[in-house]
Amino acid sequence: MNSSVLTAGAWQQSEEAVVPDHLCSRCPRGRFCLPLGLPLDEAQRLDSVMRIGRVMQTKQYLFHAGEPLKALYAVRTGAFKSTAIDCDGYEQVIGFQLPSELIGLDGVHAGVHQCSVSALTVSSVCIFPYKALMEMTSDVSTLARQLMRLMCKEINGNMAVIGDYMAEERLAAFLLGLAMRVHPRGELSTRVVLPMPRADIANHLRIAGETLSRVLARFQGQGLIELDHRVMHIVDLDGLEHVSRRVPPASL
Amino acid sequence: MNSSVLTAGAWQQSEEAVVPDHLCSRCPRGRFCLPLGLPLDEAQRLDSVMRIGRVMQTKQYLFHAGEPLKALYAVRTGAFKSTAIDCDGYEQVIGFQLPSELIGLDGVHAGVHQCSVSALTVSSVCIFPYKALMEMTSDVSTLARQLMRLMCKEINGNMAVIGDYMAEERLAAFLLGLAMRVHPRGELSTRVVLPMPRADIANHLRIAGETLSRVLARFQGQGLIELDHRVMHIVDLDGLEHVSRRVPPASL
DNA sequence: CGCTATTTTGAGCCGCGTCAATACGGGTGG
DNA sequence: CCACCCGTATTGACGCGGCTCAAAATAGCG
Repeated sequence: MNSSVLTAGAWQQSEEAVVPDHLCSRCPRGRFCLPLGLPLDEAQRLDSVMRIGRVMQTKQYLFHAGEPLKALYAVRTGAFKSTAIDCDGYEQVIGFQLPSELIGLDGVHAGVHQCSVSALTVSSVCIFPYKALMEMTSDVSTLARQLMRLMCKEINGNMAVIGDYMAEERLAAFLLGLAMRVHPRGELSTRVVLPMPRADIANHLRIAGETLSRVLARFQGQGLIELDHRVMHIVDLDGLEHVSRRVPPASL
Repeated sequence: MNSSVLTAGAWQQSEEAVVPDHLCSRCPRGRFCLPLGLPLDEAQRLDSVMRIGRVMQTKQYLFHAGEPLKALYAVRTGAFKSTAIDCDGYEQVIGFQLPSELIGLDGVHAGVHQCSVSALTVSSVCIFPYKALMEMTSDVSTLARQLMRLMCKEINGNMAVIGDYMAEERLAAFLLGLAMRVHPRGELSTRVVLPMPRADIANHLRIAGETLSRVLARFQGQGLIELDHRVMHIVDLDGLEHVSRRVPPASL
């Protein structure tokens, strides 16, 4: 039932996986996480609000759809997927969250989570209790704007996935998107470990698992990527980008 | 080149097409337009900002993509379509605007219009110069919130169209959506005049024109609707809703 | 009344989903 | 350490929805 330690370890591809201390203002990822763009004094106010969450096991849920929004979360290590139930009771993978990315914005509008979020590997998060966060935003307008931006980003990101592109375009865009997110907002990385099973990718891209498998094979045949189970190497970056050219960047 | 007066007349299906005066605070549609939810005194401040636009001819542009955002517009009479150019230079119909609906929100984020908007028939609009509007919002927080709501609505509305539904579901949802919008936020109307050519509908729903034609024919064969050129009667409302059941409501 | 734009109808093809069978791994118990 | 098992991933066969190409039928307009 649990994934092996090895798998989890493999996903921690960044050497700085261990954050030196537990303060936003000194977090090496802060540059690209919630504190993005905040002046130092405001970032320090985040420290007093933030809490470190307990380590989460594979398949463990951070929260379920329908629960009231208690906090926003930032991924420290590991990876998550967020899922919703469609009108036919079928599970839909809305998206994946990698280290430094924010979780929980889906609950801001209604005050209730629209998605369930669960860990794909052994993972950990930073916790920002929502109430305290909102009290900060009332007099820290930079933070309020940052939250707005992140919400818009989330919306845009989803837009890219649902457009009527073909399987190849969708998949190429997805792989490139992952590669760009591995090093938080740094350079695109050529080596990416996919933290999620094929079925989740297929569901998220709204293509059949078999189609995913075939397109992946085709990409390898064309020399665009090399793939060994969950480890991907991007061989022909330009080629991959060309395939995905019709899909909007979905980044911000 | 111009559409006939008859066509334009046919589209003015509401008897109250002529607005008694030129004030938001006394506009019969104000209940469902920009002033929605505003207390009377704030609605009256809108009056001083609003201007009446000149009558627009079919195919005439309200603004083009790339132009700076100068004003928001509310449709008084007629109908509009908004279009964008995709990365291959191909035109994409983003949406349609009916009387009482707002135009121009696409330019708020960047200060520059993302879409071009043109009249589908002889039409007219109310003009709200953006600068003046923003000056109002700074001390009329209700208006600010109303604008936010409208933006979210726009986003949600678009989401519904791009999902991976099949042609039947998309089309049924589109027709129902139109029927609900004809009488500004009143009851769904059984008789709807489609103000746009088939090609625009097809483009907007991202299906081929031929497919649109065929599905329309099928709907008639199934007794869901009756269609005479651009005049549609919804015969079996429940049936139509059933076909579209997988598509989210897209309304607010 | 002819001309052109729009809409409908028909034939054929292709992408992708479904069903089904097979291969691969990682984990367990002997 | 190996046999076994089950969940994940790949590969093949086939059908259907919807797109494309092509042509016929209307409708709007001069």
